[in-house]
Amino acid sequence: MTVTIRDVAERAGVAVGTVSRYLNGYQLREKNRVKVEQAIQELGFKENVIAKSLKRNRSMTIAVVIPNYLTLFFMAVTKMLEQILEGYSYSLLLCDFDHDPTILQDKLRFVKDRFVDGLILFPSNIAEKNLVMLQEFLNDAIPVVLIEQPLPGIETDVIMVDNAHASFRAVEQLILHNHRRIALVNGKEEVYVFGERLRGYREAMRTYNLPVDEGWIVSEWFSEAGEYTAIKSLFTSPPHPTAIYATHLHATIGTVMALHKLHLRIPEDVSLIGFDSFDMLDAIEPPLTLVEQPIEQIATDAATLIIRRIRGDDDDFPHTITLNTTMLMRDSVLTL
Amino acid sequence: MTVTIRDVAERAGVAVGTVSRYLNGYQLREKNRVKVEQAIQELGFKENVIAKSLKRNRSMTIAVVIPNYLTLFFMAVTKMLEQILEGYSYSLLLCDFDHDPTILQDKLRFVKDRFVDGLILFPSNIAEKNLVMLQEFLNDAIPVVLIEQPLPGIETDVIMVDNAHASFRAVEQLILHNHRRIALVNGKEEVYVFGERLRGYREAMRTYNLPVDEGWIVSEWFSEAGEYTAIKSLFTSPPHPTAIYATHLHATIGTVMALHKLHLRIPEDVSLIGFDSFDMLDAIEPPLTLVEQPIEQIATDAATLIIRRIRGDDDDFPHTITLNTTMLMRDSVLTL
DNA sequence: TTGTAAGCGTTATCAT
DNA sequence: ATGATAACGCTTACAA
Repeated sequence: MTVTIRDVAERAGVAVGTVSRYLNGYQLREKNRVKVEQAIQELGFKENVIAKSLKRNRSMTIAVVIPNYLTLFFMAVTKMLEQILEGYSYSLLLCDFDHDPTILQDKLRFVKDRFVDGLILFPSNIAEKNLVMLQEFLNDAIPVVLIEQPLPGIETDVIMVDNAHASFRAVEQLILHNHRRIALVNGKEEVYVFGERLRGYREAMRTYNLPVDEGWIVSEWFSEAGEYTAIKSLFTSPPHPTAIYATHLHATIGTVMALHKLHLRIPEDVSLIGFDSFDMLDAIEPPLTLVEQPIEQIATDAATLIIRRIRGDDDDFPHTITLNTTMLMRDSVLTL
Repeated sequence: MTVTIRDVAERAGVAVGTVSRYLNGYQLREKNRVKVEQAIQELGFKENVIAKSLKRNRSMTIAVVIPNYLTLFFMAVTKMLEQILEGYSYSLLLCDFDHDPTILQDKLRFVKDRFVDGLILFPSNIAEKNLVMLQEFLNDAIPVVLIEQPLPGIETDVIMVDNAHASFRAVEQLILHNHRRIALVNGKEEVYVFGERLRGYREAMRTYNLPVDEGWIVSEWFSEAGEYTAIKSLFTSPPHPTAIYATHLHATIGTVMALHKLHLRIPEDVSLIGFDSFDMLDAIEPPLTLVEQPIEQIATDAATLIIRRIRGDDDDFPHTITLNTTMLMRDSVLTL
């Protein structure tokens, strides 16, 4: 039923080794090359990736483990990763761990048992046991590339953006437009990137000698329905903030909705800088000024690096690449 | 380095076959069972999925091919699929084809060459060559389960929701609240589900003897920036619609934003029923009345069915399961 | 450059 | 119930 390398060899009148070599890009005597190619054509031969994997001890699969399938940033990077890595004949074994260290542990175990050739991980929320497991990957010489953040005690490659600096520049932008009372709508601070984004906010305020009212710092998920209340409270007792910096996509949408409900116009009543740029934001009026992450670059760097590591090129190991965000300047910031 | 079934056998003082049988759940003599378990423990043996795959001619991988990673509905179903299928020790080989038949063709080829044991496909936009390729899967006895829609000439299992009926009920709901002028914000009609949703709208209007102004039917993606203009035009020359039915998540968000920009209140000025329920909608005031798809059920049915097919249970083949949507009644519909 | 054959880690057949 | 052994489809020395 299935046609193997042996069938091809027989048909072409050469040895199996010759066919194998042909398939792996070795030079054949011209006459043999033609015969092999013809036999492959005629028999409709497809090489068996699994047999190859067993023999070469490579699964040609890379695990991509992300905190949540429903977060567009993660999926946008994954989309690029898939595109690039498929070009190198790698499959992705994608896993969602729901920001849960216990599930993460399962997934890491799962992918390790599937003999993945490398691991690309977006860490998010991590427990000690996860670190131990990650170290196991490294000890077994399975390359690990972290995206978004380093991990304590894990010596490996990291691709990240400078979140603190991104925040600094966003807040600075507001300050340069003469805003002094700037609120922050952030994610949970325990998550590394949100801690960094908060830090950048504080640094900018400090640099420009602006006081920070702790009441201006909101860090709830709007899905927990607390965000509207929190944003509302920003505007109950004067002096109100004149600008808001929202540090992720959901926060951005939530803030827009909350301001709408409060009958506050953007930017006439409140200026806004949001984070991440996805097409659903295009529906918002006015076009928002946004911090954009270099999604393609993140994916390209991660893919390139893991391929290099898999191929045994450990030249610059461990390598941390810190990328810059860009500001998409549009119409949601008013000069006071 | 790697410990194999042979090492275990040796350590336990039994034959490799015995260990293999143990691993596959066969009964062992009590004494041997203990010895084998002990040996496995002591050596830290992990079975090699790849060798197993080669021998059994099963990759323990199921392809899940979806039109776009950035559409929450697809990812929500995928999330559930992963959860369920991992319970059966299957990996997912996930692919995004960007609603592009040519890319789809590549992906189908790719997953077929990886010897997946089954295929779960959300068809979306399909070309003739894709149908041929799908037939190849079926001819090679690789089970295919379609989600969202059947495909002409492809005799296989389908899990879908009754989109026309969902629309009918949503529009009927508006009509029962005394709305007569109801606009539709839909996706491109060439896509099966949007064709169906449009059909349900027309049927409801016809059933209640209401005229349909073709100008009320909008079918652009808001990301193409046309939606705002389209929705605005609904309200330029009277008589205006008093209600809008938006048939997908992006349309729902886009409509809310457009109404906001037009200073039209929900539901005082315009009633709205949206489609799909994701947490970003929680930020919207008032809580929207929504059509909800049974995401868990879709995933469960698809997973169960493909597992059954892989196991050779073809009892009811081909089987089409049509699920019902539910209406989440909230505060965005006003009784006139 | 090519042929031969061993072996990757399993499963499964056939005896016992 | 278990042991011995031949595959599964491929890669890779080693020899020629």
